[in-house]
Amino acid sequence: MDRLPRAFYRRDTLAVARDLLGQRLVRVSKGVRVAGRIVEVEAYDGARDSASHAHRGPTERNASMFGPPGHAYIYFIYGMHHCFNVVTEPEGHGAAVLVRSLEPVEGIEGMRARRGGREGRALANGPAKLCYALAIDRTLDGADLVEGEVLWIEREEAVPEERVARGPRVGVRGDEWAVRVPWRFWIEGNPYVSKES
DNA sequence: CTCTCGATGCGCT
DNA sequence: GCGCATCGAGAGA
Repeated sequence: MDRLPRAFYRRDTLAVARDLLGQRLVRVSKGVRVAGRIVEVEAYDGARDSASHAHRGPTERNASMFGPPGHAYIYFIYGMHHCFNVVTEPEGHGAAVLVRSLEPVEGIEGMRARRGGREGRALANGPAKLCYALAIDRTLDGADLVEGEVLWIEREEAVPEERVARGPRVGVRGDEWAVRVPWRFWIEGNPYVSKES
């Protein structure tokens, strides 16, 4: 299957977020391939977005967000979880798309083992859950999704406009505009989305 | 089903 | 010190 090319990621963050729906996130760990269909994402655009980790400019932690597009930005949160993002826009911009939920497609037994025997939608219906299911952690921060051999995204059929839902992002606090802006995208009615509404 | 709360590391002020 | 782009257990309805 074809991987999404660099040019896919080097676009407006909202367009990348919307177009990531339906695409296949692939992880190869210890020679085993695991994959899921992206069913829920959120856009974070540093320049104008107080909720983005890039809002206050580059630091050691968020360096990947300011690097070239098509790489992973992975951060550690709440002292125990990881979240996976895709870097967007031209290098230096500081924006990314958080992948929030996957519909498991390949290697489901392996996901189940890493998720303590859980099944179905519980395997990857949340940003930290999918990182456990796909064995994603900070060692993959900065990984190249276009040229790399451990993590990438393959082209699938686009989700039609009438199946794309949007709304406010989950877990964002503080600045009122950032709390309300509808930069969360998901596939309408898909049972693997973290939460409806 | 819904709600509350504790866990736990670390970057930022 | 504070607070975080979260999760899962436990309680109650």
